[in-house]
Amino acid sequence: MSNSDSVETIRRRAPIPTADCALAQAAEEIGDRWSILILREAFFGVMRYDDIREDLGIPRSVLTDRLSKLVAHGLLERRPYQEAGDRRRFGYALTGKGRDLAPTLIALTHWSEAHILGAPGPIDVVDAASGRSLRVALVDDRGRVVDPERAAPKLRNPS
Amino acid sequence: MSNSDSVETIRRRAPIPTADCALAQAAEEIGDRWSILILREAFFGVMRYDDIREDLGIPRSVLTDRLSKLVAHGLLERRPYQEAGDRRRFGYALTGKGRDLAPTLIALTHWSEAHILGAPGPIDVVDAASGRSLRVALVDDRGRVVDPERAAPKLRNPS
DNA sequence: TATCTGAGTTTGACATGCGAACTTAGATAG
DNA sequence: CTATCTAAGTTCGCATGTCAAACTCAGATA
Repeated sequence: MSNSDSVETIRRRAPIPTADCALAQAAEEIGDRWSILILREAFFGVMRYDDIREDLGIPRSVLTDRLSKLVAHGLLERRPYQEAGDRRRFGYALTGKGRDLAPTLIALTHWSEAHILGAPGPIDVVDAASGRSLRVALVDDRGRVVDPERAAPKLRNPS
Repeated sequence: MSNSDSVETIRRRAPIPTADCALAQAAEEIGDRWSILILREAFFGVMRYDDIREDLGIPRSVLTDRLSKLVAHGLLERRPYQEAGDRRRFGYALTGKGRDLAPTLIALTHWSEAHILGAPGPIDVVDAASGRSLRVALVDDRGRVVDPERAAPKLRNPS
């Protein structure tokens, strides 16, 4: 460890196979452009097929496919709604599993503002109660905020 | 707001167009299955073409394409390395922009462990200094942890 | 000169994505 | 009671993307 510059360890294999990896599983469920954008619509409360379609410019066939996959994976649920003097229709709403993606999407948004947009962006995430701006951080088991540079992966059961 | 059940506001349009949305831009850069998995390899320190390929089972043509896009977007950099008695080759390493995705990927991993795996998963993220387990949380401007359910989007400049 | 190895490129079959046109069901108008 | 309208899909034909396998290339070793 004395001769090289700042090269980190060159590892030849990932410490765990892709099949066991939580991240890989997650990528299967939401790792595509449209699914992420559809979830964004859901977080904003846009829940109708044609509204989502017009906001995103997504082809109908693809929207139908992605909605059914998101429902099958339990991120969205198909729920009826009815407007005055109209027949009952179906819209799509976040489930608990879907809502729990919020910190991930907020982190991704902040990253994009910092590294792609280069500016704070039009949406601020605030504490609904206090109105204070929120950001995503790593905290330890005592609730202390830790610099992300200090985070390291560690095998849990090296049995 | 008295007759309906827990239906949230049905919004007809997203508050900002997709083109201005940080999340949409981010989805362009990393919103595909393979890019996320390649970044996972990079975080583990796997930086060589054939190593990544074998870990992921990704076709060569696709790997070449994704690596060049990740480099073009500034998430990875192509850097030379040399092993004893071998010619110099090139590998791929995270840039600062790439490393700053850590909180997003950690959040996504924790979400997957909670909602897909249903168990803590083989990797634990710890503070390299203290060894304490880390999790992703929303904190306000005074460093206080806030329940994600209380987070709400708010337009920054309703000019 | 022949062989090996890491890092690609090429190729041709197959799958997915796309926009436009078509379908369906129930509410309203004539 | 037929005709129209609207939201939510399906279907269709073409373009683009993905895949596995074969081929290329360059420098080190035998």
